Amino acid sequence: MKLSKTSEYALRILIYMAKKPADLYTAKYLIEQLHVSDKYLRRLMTELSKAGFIKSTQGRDGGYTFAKPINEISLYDIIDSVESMDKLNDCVLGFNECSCTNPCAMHDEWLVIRQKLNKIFHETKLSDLDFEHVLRY
Amino acid sequence: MKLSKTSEYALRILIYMAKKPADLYTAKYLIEQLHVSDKYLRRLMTELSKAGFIKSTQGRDGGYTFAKPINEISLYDIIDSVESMDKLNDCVLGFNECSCTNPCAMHDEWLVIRQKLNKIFHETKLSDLDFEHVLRY
DNA sequence: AATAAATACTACTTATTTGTAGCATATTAA
DNA sequence: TTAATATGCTACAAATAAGTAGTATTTATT
Ligand code: SF4
Ligand code: SF4
Repeated sequence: MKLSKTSEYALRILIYMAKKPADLYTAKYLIEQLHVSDKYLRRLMTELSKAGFIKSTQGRDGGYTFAKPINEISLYDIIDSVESMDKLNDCVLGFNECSCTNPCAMHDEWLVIRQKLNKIFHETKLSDLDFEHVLRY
Repeated sequence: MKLSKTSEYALRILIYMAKKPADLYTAKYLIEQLHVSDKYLRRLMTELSKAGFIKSTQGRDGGYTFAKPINEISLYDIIDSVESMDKLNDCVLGFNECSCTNPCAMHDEWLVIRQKLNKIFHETKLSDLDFEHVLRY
């Protein structure tokens, strides 16, 4: 019952960048600040670029910066881009076909949970986070 | 963002048994009904026994039956016994030390989510599930 | 044009989770 | 007391996720 490491990294990186959303960040700098393994972070940055959250500039003086306003990036979008958020909406019991007319015993309970989860992950944008009291990333 | 396979199996098995909570179920029968791999189910049953949800009777005419009333078994307890539910309460960002006086940027958002999740998983007992419309397990 | 500083790509290694096989142990009943 | 029918245990195998290494490519500065 958790996010994957990859999602954690993606969130930490983008949240860190969201503090000063107009800046350009190099991989090297992010690695130092966030203590994420070099190659893993770089691979992830490429994924996040392809997903459209950030854009990369190659070559000297290059780096990463946001590709769109951070109030348009939800936590849902971030997680969904690196591990499928469908998993959250998939059946808890691992059935691959389900409908409300063909439910299992957990249906009602799970529906409530997943609706709330979806709502909060969807509604929370990078810009909504509280950076005032932040002491760590 | 999901439960482990093992949790799924644990839930499916116990929910299936909860439909007729006084019955004795053999591993063989559960395997047939739930289409879970033989050895994996048996190993899991032993875990669930040790966790105190069910008790096993060895030997001929043996099997598994509930060790306590099903209104005392929450979904939280079940999942927590096979994969740590602590993971849910751990930091989303993978930090291993956190307190409310030392928060990160996601703190406020995540707190709301995890409180709701905890509440619903804790409050839902096996006996609360809707078996009326159940067509599958 | 050469150099420095950055990202992009491909293949490999390690760790974790999931699944399998085989044998040991326990209990009942003929 | 032996056969049948259960569960219990230990070690191994396969699949997936996480992390690492090395090389290629891009671009501004000199
Ligand atoms: S109704 Fe049951 S089978 Fe369908 S998604 Fe919900 S938990 Fe899964
Ligand atoms: S405050 Fe931040 S670091 Fe602490 S648990 Fe919440 S998300 Fe994790």
